[in-house]
Formats: sequence, structure tokens, C-alpha cells
Amino acid sequence: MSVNIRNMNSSTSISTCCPPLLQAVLQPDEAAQMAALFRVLGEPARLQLLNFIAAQSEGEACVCQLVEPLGLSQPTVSHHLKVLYEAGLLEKERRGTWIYYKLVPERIEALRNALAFPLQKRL
Amino acid sequence: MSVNIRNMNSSTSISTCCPPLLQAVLQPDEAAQMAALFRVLGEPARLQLLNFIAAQSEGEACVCQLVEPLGLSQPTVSHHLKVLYEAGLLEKERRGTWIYYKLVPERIEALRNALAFPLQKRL
DNA sequence: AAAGTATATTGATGTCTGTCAATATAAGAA
DNA sequence: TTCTTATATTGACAGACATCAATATACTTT
Repeated sequence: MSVNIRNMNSSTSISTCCPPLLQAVLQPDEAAQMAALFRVLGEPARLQLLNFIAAQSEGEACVCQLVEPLGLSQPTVSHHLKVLYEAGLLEKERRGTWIYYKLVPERIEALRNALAFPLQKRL
Repeated sequence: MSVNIRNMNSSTSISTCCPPLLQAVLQPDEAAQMAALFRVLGEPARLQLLNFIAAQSEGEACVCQLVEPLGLSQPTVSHHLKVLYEAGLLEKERRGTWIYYKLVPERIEALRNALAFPLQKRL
């Protein structure tokens, strides 16, 4: 029988902690999906990778172009690219020896939409 | 003296790996700042907190309203609220025994802008 | 002052993950 | 085939962090 204290004047004496007024809108599994995507962006190296790839005039880059500017080892760069790829944020295409990565703009846009106030449910 | 292999026809024999065409646009410290913010969102519990607070009719909630729907212990919820608060995504206000948290919409908007293709520099 | 409630902090623990060296795989060149 | 280069994978390690129980702090009420 608890009540939101904010809606009571001082003459009321109920002071129990108030229960949630609304059910959770974002379901746990949806939150987990969204969080997984944000966690992918939660790494400086991966943000730099996205930014650097997007900054190329062709909008794409191969691994060997990315190792030096990032200042990380090639395996580490490959690792981050894989994480981005598996998150759907990058697509890749092999051309001979090289593998070119480019952004998936719709995926980034989806993330922006997920941030639309007040944090919509869907990606 | 290496050259972008994609811009050469098959008669050329240079096959060295191609250097970066552009300097990195996103500086390491800027990337670190952005990543730190995204990492805050990279946690299901924190996304649910933001979503739940935003879903309240007054746009705010006290800790005791959040513990039960999240299914986490009160210290854990307090911890996540602190992380969100220190990231500037939540503001808090004490009213007697209770402390009410609400979103900082400009901060969320800043994150959305940071995601604007192709990942702008500034927050 | 004493008791009760709301929230924060501390300390410990287990899991996740970023990093690299070493190695493997794949493709082209000789 | 052999060699070289580009990229991926493996294994190991260290640091970050989510979580909780226990405890501390802050406020209100009696």
C-alpha cells in the first residue's frame, strides 16, 4: 500500500519506499543486444578504425593500411576488425591478397536510432 | 615508394602493401573519451536504468523504484547509477530520504551526434 | 536520542577482454 | 614448388569491471 511520496502533502504520514510506477519497457534480452553493440564501440581502437576507414576517399581500407596509424600490432587490429565485422558494423571484401573493410552505414544509423530519446526499444 | 594497388593496372609490378591515404581524423584521446561513454552504455543494466527512468511519467525515479525491476541488488543498482551519473548521462537530486535520478537529454544527444556518419570527431 | 529506512561505499571474487608473440592460412610472385 | 606478403587464429597474461554481502552514511520519525 505504498505511495509515491512526491504526490503527497506534508499531512500524509505514509513514508514507505515507492514501487515502480511503470513496467520496464526495455526487455532484458533487448537490453543485452543493444549493450553488446555499444560495448563494441566502447573501445578507442575500434572507434579509430571506424573513423579511419570512413575517412578514406574510397570509404574502405585494407588491414595493412590500418596497422600503422593505430599503433597496435597486426593481430590486435585484425581482432578489432573481426569484432566490428561480427557486430555488423563493417563489411569485408577480399581482392587478391588484400581484404578491404568498409562501414555499414545502416548499422550505425540503427545505433543512433536506438539512442533516440528516451532510448527506444528496437535496434 | 609503395602505391595503392587498386589504382594500378595489371602491367604494374609493385605489390608492396599500401600506406594509409589519410591521417587519422579521430585523435587517440578523443577516441578514448568517446569510447568511455559508449562503454557506459555497453551494459544491459545501465540501458535498462536509462530506459526505465525515461519511461516514468515524471521522467525521474529514486533508487528504490529501480532495484526490483532490474532484479539486481541495491548496491549494484547504486553502482550503475553512479557510473551513469559520472558519465553525465544522469543527474540526481536529493529530496529528503530519497534521491531522484533523471536523464540529461543533451548528453544522450551528444552521443547520437558522435555517431553521425562518418563518426565525427567531437562529442 | 534511538530506531528505521534510503542510499552509498568497501572488499572480495569471478568473468570478460585487450594485447602481443608465435603460428597458421591464404594468395600472389618467381 | 618455393618464397614472400597479407591476414587470421591460438594461447597466455594482465587489467578492467559486474556482482554481492557486509557495512557505513544520511535522513526522517518517534
